[in-house]
Amino acid sequence: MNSPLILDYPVPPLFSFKECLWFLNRNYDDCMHRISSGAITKAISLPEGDFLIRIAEHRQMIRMEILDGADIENHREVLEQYLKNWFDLDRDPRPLYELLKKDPQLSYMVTAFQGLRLVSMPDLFEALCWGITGQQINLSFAYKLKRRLVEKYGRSIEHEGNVYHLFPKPTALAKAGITDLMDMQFSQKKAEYLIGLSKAFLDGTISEKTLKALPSLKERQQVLTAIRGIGLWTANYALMKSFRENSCIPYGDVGLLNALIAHGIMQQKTDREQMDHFFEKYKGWESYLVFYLWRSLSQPEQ
DNA sequence: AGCCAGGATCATC
DNA sequence: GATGATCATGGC
Repeated sequence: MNSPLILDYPVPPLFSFKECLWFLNRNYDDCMHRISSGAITKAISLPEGDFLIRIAEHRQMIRMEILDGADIENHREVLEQYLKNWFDLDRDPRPLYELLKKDPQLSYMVTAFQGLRLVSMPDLFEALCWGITGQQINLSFAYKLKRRLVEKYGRSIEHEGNVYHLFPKPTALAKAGITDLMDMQFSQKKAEYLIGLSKAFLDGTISEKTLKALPSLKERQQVLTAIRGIGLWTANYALMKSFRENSCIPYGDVGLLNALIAHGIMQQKTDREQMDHFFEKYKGWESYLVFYLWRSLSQPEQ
């Protein structure tokens, strides 16, 4: 094929590609991207078509190479927008850092995690499926389940001997049978949830467009939690990761609770009032704080 | 070996 | 509206 299209984007202030890459390259085997020698390669599906993109840092720029895809030249803008959404590049984290500096237990994060952005999962359906998959199981197992699902029901792009997966579409997943997913070791309920969610996307019960059009976070949470298998945790997780909503607290999240206990901020796991009280100080930055707290879990002693 | 995992639902009180 | 059982299996 032709030489790839290259888009350079200036590194925004207080952005660390290394930190973001670190997050994507934690100790899990995530089938949705591949990281090697400082670059991340990922297949993405947009209304304009499927593309294979590679992101790396290059001379003070964030460089995106479009390795595969049709009519690339005419899709510069949407591809650049994807990049900006994925790494939340337009965010100015300084207000968060000012709040963190006032917090004795968390002020270290400003330097320790400086430049980390809330790495998103732009596809709402994917974020919801991933949330359901990860309910109440350890992450290692959850990533295994995701891989099985993706390899069976998703399309993929091959490039230089590697396979890059696209997350399955609702149409593909809606055709799956409960037992098909159970054979992959999904529980029966999760199989039902995933197939039900796929059908809800197909019949228009839910769509990214209508959900985004709702005026408040609360209404978006209500629409999502009305779907079987989606509780407040999953709704908040998906809204945080997909829409990059600012004020999503995934109540009940084991990782979040463990992080708050490890920092001496909470003592018991069940005290929602105490949790709300803590987050009061971080109005508008709740999601980011959660993300940073998750980040703290993977690093011993800060 | 046994408890816990980036929860949600349903029954029951 | 609050609690308890249930889910399925891996990881440590």
